[in-house]
This record gives sequence, C-alpha cells and structure tokens, in this order.
Amino acid sequence: MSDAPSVRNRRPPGERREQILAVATEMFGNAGFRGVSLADIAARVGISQPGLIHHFRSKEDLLIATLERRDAESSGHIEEAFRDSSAIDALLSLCRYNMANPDSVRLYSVESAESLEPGHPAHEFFRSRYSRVRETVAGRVRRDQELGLLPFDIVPFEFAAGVIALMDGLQVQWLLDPSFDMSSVLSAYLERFRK
Amino acid sequence: MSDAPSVRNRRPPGERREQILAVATEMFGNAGFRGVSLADIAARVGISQPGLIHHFRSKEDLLIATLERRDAESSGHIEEAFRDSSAIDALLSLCRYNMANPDSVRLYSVESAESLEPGHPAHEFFRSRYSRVRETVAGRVRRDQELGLLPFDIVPFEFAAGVIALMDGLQVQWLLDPSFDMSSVLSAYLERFRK
DNA sequence: GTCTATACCCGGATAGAC
DNA sequence: GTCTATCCGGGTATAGAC
Repeated sequence: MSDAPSVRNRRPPGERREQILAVATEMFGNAGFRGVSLADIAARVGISQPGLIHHFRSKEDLLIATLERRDAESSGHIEEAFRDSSAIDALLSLCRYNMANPDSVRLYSVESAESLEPGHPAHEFFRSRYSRVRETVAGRVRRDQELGLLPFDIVPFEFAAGVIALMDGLQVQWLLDPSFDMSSVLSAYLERFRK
Repeated sequence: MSDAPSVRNRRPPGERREQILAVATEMFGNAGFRGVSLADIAARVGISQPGLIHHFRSKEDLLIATLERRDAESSGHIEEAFRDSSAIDALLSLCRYNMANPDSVRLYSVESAESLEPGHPAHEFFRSRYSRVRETVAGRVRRDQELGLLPFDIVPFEFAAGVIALMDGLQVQWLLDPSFDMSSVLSAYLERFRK
C-alpha cells in the first residue's frame, strides 16, 4: 500500500527520461516503431501512458530522441578510434564495440529499414546520417592514403559506402544468430585493401 | 453504373491472386507488414477487405506468399548465373538484376529487418533463407577455388556471409538514394578477391 | 510528475447475403 | 468471388484532478 501512486513515486527529471530512453531502445529495436505502443513502453517503465507522454511530446519525438541518444553515446568511442587508428583498425574496433551493445545495434538495424519509407518519422534522420558517416570514413581513408597505409587505387567514397554496407548487413546476420562472428568476416574483407 | 458490384467483377482465380501479390509487394515494401492494413491493399486492388481475405487466410499468409513469390521469380536468374559464371560474375549479375527490380529489393530490405523479432511472421523464413543462401554462395566459391579462379586463402563461408551482407547493406543506401551505384561498390570489393 | 477517464480512430477477422 | 455489416480489440492523444 505504501507503493500506491503518490508524490513519492516521482523521480528526478533527468533520471526518468534516461530510463524511458533505455526501455524505448530495447522495445523499438525489438518490434520497430510501429510494433510497440506507448502503453507497452510505459508499462515496462512502471508508469501510465499519459505519464510517459508527459516527458516526450509524441511517440515520434520519443523515437528520434532514442536514436539521437545512441549516436551521442557512441560518438566518443568513434571519434577516438578514428583519431588514433587507421581506418581499417578503427572500423574493426567499432565492430567489436557494436558486438558489446546489441540493443543499440538492433535499434539501428530495425529503424534504418523501417525508415526507408519517405513519410517515416526517422526518414530524414537516416538519410543525412548515411551521408555524414560516409564522408567521415572517406576522409579517414584519404588520410591513410597520404600516410602510405592504403593504396591510391582505392576510391575513398566507394570504400566508405562498402564498409558501412558490410557492417550493416553483418549486423542483421549476427542479430539472427549471435554465434555469428561479424568481426572475422569484416576483417577478412578489409585486409584485402591493405597496401 | 455498369461497374456496380456484380458477378461481372470476378476475375480468373490465378490472375486476381497475382494482382494482389504485386500490390502487396509494393505496399509491404514501402511501409512494412505492420505499416499497411488489409484495407489499404484491398483498396489498391479495387476490392473490399473481406474480398481480399478470401484469397489468403490471413494477413500473415499474404506476407509469406508475397516473400515466396519473389524468391520463385528470381530463382531462375540466380540458378543460371551460378551455373554459367564464376561466383564474382554471378554476384555482379545478381546485383544488376536487383537494380532492375526495386520493389522486390525494398520488400526484402524492409522485411528482413522487421522480422528480426523472434515472434514476427517472417522470422523463420529469413533465418532459414540466410543459411541456405550462404551455403549456395560458399559452394560456388569452393568450385571456383578448384577451377583456379579464386585463391585458396579465402574461407568460403566468410566470403559468402560478407557478400550477402555487403549486398544487403548497399541496397539500403541505394533505396535511400537511387542515384547511388551499388554495382560499382560491389565490384570494387569483389575484385580484391580475384586470384 | 503522475494519475484516471475518455474521446476518437483504426485494425483484423467473421457472418451471412448475393 | 465479392459485398455490407459488425464485433471486438487496441492505438494516440487530451482533459483535468491530485
């Protein structure tokens, strides 16, 4: 009875928000934006559906916030890897990082496909993200070419588009079968490009 | 008035079924299984929702039939390519074939991700399909190794898992931007494996 | 910050007529 | 083979109290 709804159930604002985003990451990643209801998420958080919507204006807002949170979380690791390692080593490191974060990977695999539809709430998010990530990787490839780590017959844009595609595709096979070793396949492909 | 609902609206059984599957391919590929209603599909076909469900027991049945139809359509091209060409040439040919069939590609990209969830109607369909396709490609790689077309330091399973991942991932980038040239990126990667 | 209650719309599937 | 009518469950979002 002491757990009856009351003012005492309140949590510090930031903490509750973070908790919601973690639950949403897992649930949107499982069933997609359309496959989960706000009530489902609220139930797992332990509040009511209107209680949930108090923190995010709408379901769409919650999805975008969930996607942006993951990018913010991983950006530190990625920037460091691309600054301190060659393109190939940084990408292999990112792959291992991903294998330690299945919920985030699942969210991205599911939402990037669901958002192919022009009207989807995350459509523009992924469009611009692909452009940006391809440019980041291509830039690091150019630097490796100048440093003599990669041959000049590589077209940076093609290499970049290809690794991103490769990693995206491997993630799907890994999510379907967690014993599948993404990093060994990625390594076998990337080693073919070394000078 | 002559178009009022009547017995004259009937179509030969096979023809109507085929028409439904073509519409379903396009619509499931756009918005996913959960993003389209039977009423949406029925409206585009020009019949009512119960009229649609007369041809397929349930929405799940319709999805599976739609996925199987695409495999049946492309299997002729694929078998021929793998019989008459090297692994690399057959895969490049398949990529060009895919670029001529965007609706089918979209259906597969969207549904393979949506079906990652264990309870999804197409979950088992894609699980077993990935195993089967990987084995087909790996087998062709082994034959190319014996024929002296590919070096023996390639691990057939890794090569196979990687190309499939690469092609899957490229399709997403291509669907987001139709001017993106999948086949040139694929070619740049596969050429690195030639003996 | 969280609740209950509710307005309002949409989905899949079935019954039964033609 | 196709329709209309209907059942029933579930979805998002808002109103207003505490």
